[in-house]
Amino acid sequence: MEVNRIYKGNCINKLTELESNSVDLVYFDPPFFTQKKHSLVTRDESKKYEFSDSWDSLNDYLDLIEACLIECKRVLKETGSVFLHCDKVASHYIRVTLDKVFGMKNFQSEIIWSYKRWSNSKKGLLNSHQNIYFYSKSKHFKFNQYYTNYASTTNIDQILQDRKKTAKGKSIYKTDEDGNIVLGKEKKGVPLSDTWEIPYLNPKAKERVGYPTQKPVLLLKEIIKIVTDKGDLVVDPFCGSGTTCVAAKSMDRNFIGIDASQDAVELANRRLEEMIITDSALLNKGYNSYLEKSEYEMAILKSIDALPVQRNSGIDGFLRKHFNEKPVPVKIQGKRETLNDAIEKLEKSCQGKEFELKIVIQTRKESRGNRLFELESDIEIIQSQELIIEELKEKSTVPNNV
Amino acid sequence: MEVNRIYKGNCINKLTELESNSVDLVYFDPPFFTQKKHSLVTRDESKKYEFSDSWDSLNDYLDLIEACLIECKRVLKETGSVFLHCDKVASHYIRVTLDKVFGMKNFQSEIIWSYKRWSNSKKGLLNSHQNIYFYSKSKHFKFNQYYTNYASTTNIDQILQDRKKTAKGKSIYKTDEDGNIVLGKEKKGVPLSDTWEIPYLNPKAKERVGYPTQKPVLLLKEIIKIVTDKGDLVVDPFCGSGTTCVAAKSMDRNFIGIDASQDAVELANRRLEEMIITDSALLNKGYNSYLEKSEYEMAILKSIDALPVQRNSGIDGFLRKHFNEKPVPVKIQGKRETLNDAIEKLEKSCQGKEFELKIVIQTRKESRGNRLFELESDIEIIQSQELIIEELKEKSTVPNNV
DNA sequence: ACTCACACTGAATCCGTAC
DNA sequence: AGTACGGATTCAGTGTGAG
Repeated sequence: MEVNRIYKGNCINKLTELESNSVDLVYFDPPFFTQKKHSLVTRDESKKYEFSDSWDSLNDYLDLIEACLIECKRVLKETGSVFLHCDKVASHYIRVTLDKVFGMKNFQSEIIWSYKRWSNSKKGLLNSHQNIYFYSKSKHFKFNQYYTNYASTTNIDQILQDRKKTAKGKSIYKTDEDGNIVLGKEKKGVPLSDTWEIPYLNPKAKERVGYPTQKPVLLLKEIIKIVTDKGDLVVDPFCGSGTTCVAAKSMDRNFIGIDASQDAVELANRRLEEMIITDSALLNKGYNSYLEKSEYEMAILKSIDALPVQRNSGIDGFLRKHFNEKPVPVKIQGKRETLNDAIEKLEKSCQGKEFELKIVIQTRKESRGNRLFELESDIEIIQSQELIIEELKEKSTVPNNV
Repeated sequence: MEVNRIYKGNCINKLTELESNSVDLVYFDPPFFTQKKHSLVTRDESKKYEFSDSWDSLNDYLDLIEACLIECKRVLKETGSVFLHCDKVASHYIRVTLDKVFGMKNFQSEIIWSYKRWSNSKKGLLNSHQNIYFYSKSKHFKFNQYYTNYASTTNIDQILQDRKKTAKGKSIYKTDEDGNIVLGKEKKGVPLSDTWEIPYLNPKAKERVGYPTQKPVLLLKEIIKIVTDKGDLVVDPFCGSGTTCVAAKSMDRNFIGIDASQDAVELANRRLEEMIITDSALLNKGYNSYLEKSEYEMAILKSIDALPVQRNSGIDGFLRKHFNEKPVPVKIQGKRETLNDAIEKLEKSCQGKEFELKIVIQTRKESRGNRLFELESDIEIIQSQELIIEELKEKSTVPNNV
């Protein structure tokens, strides 16, 4: 079976065609058991999408889920994981099935996806979260630990200083013989929590393509990030409008999507071609940023008050304030680019446009020979602060004449 | 059975003594299916509290839960509700039991109690929520709807304007015959959500009594608030250290507590006399009251791969990588600080700690006279990229000899 | 394969104290 | 007086190694 394609067909049949132990992540998002027929029209009302989630009984529904899960387990590598996203009405029954297929021991986390939502008139609490169950195939599952910032209540001594135990078992800050503070080892921050606050798709967002139960790309990117690496294979057996595939493609993972509906397959393919990812103000400001441009580049642009632009290899952003009534393009030297590459790319993107100031931000050290080249261009080169700090460190390491 | 008392005894036996249709709220917090023994000593080490979560099998455990729940249902009024607090490992089985006893129709909400918590060495996501299931005895359950503030991203028009449906079923803003906007009726805010962020009972809180698994009073107060009125009866069949009773008493509700352990009953009675409820800054003001850094400062820290740190005016963050095996503190010159202020603050915060490198990031231009001062300190000063760009602009504006 | 006891983790936050 | 900061405590914690 070819990767990076979306297949129309029955989920179990298509999964059967997949080789055993070949998949790194299955995102499993079955049609909800609500006994209702879903449908939605696109904004221009030209097309209607439909799927049926009206099984005769809960048991039939669960039998189908179980059969799918068994196939999912077969295709997963030993290091692979499944993320099952389900609706609140049947989630507990589905989890019982998960225990049956994967084993209670392989339950890793219940992820709570919480979001703010428009109120409804329901009596009771406003429903504003969904549950995602994370099971691994074995205890050797792949997991990319990543770290978030400390809480605002955490004080710095806590982070900085080492501790020791007194004879009485009290834990106190460590001091050396002279009574000086002993500093602790490198800290990484706080491990990612199992509750994720990610904005629900804004009803007007570009990303919205008129298909029921669409998930935000950011949610899928987060999942893909923690349990797969580049080049790994992600499978979504109920791919619907293809959000998982869009997320996987944007992160250089391979993907296979399956859906029973021809409409869904066509829609997903169109999305993959267009690759629209919401870039709304809300998402930018979000508690965490889960953006396409690397977070590092985004941070640099933000720190110089520049607006990021997407999908232009020569320009990463523009300063928000014009200079001499002209925009100021900014290019950040990429990880795999030489400084000259970066300059040339920016030059190329600027051709035919009259800018008064063009900026390249250098992110890596370069031999002097190459750097002379920069004089031929009117581009201004400034060093990234990280680079400046690197040089500071080198200077401090080689003792100067004090 | 007398109210406002705590009874020692088996949960089912004691519930049997209670009259049918007499209770407004049952807070049901059974031992979890953790298969572990929990013990904790009081701070003065005078008393050790223990209980065991060991069960022969999941079925035994669920049988016990079911028997208790049947009694709970009997004692509840038609307008009454049960809140069942359970753990991540067995929550789905418990909910299946709840469906069996109370009926799927009477499921009202899954409440997520989320919190920040100190971390540990777990592979995977950091566990930071617990689940509470809210089932009512009938559809006539009592519910005190209350409202929270709108999210900051909410469009003001959405709050103010009324809506109507078009012939095609789309929801649009309502206008009168002249096309003027029709303002809607008074809005109350957003109904209370089903995800509650309430701080975990802190290791240093005075509220702590040394009983394992003690809950914050605030969590119980929230539950009591939404489904009972003054004078109503609250029952906790596994009351432990008596948090529910303390919360109920503080809100003028009647209560009955039941626990099998004599130690727990005595402890709960003592708490009821003393009524210590922690009054924390975090509970009162929320996390926002601690937040000090702007997005701009956060972006600078991210761009140099530094961990942001709050609650210290002299240090804004640390480089993630140590230098000469020592942390590297970073201070960003504040909007209202001179460069000297910034340097002095950093110096002060570094007192007694041996750093190999200290960095101040200068964000504003300063007259030369002041800048000479920096030579007295071993702090390295680097200019923010924004500042470098400002200087570039000035250089470009004043024509040089080309 | 399992269980169990033991050692170890590490940040959140209330409180006390110094300014 | 109010604010700022330093200190210690906790594990509905987890991982590990012996039996």
